[in-house]
Amino acid sequence: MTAAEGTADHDVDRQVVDLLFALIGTMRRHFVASIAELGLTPPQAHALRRLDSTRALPMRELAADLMCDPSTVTGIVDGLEERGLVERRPALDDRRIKAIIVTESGIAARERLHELIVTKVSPLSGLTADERVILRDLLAKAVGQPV
Amino acid sequence: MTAAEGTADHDVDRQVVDLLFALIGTMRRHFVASIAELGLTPPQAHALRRLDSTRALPMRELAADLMCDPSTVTGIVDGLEERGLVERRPALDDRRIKAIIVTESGIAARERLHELIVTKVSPLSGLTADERVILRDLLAKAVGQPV
DNA sequence: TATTGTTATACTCTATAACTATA
DNA sequence: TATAGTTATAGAGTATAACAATA
Repeated sequence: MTAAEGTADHDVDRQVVDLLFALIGTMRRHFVASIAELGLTPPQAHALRRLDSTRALPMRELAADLMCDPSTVTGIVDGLEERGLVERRPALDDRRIKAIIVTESGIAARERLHELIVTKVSPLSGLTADERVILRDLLAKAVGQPV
Repeated sequence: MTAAEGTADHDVDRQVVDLLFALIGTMRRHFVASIAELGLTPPQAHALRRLDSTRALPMRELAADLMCDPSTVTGIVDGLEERGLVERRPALDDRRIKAIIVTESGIAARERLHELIVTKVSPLSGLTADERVILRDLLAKAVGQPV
């Protein structure tokens, strides 16, 4: 490798890092603005995004998905339940476990949330269909998650 | 466009969104772990990353860069100053303005911070040089910032 | 009067530890 | 005893409003 190439690589790294931080910043701002329309706080919106309407999810698994403490999930689910978006259901075989199910209204809110994320929060609207595929493959390789 | 293509596009969008959130989550975890080595809190690290060693930056401009309130910057700069990484300098022409300069030790910490971000925080290490260029160009277009 | 930066204060989000109810 | 979830509490990070110094 020549010195010029080394410098060029370094510049690209710096640019990617700056772009990633810029991306995270703009996504956060658009996320907060978008969920205000749904009356959700950021942790509530993240939890709703993670919940699967085809499967009741124990509190503990939701905490693992959100990478936070179970005690934090209690308050988040309290808020979603007050808004009628989810319900706690004690598991039949082990009544210690409370599984979270998404209500009809919760499913609608989650769909609307995803629509807002694609159109306003994520940078997808600036890219063509082909570019989105390339971005997906690059991100999958970078994050280490096969698509 | 056929129905099959429409569905495929929708899937790609969902995948990109999931990957972006996964990316943000892993970057945050690696960021917090990396800056612990430098004895910096997340807001302190973000501020240090933003500061330019060639130009004294007024508190107010730093607040704008960090997209937060000036009152928040006071505490962040207090911490950086206690660690000897920056200094406040009243501007000569307008003594209301306190400009932030990065000390020698602050410059070293910032360089080390960038090294950690490239090698441990950002997903760059998973990509080849060619892929980094493609990612840079896609992110630049997506974020709307020409490189 | 207007502006820069600071202080006092309150709010949100989070984790830790102690608690309960089940197992 | 061990585990799922909750409660009480404390800490970090942030913004709003009132303030001092300077313009």
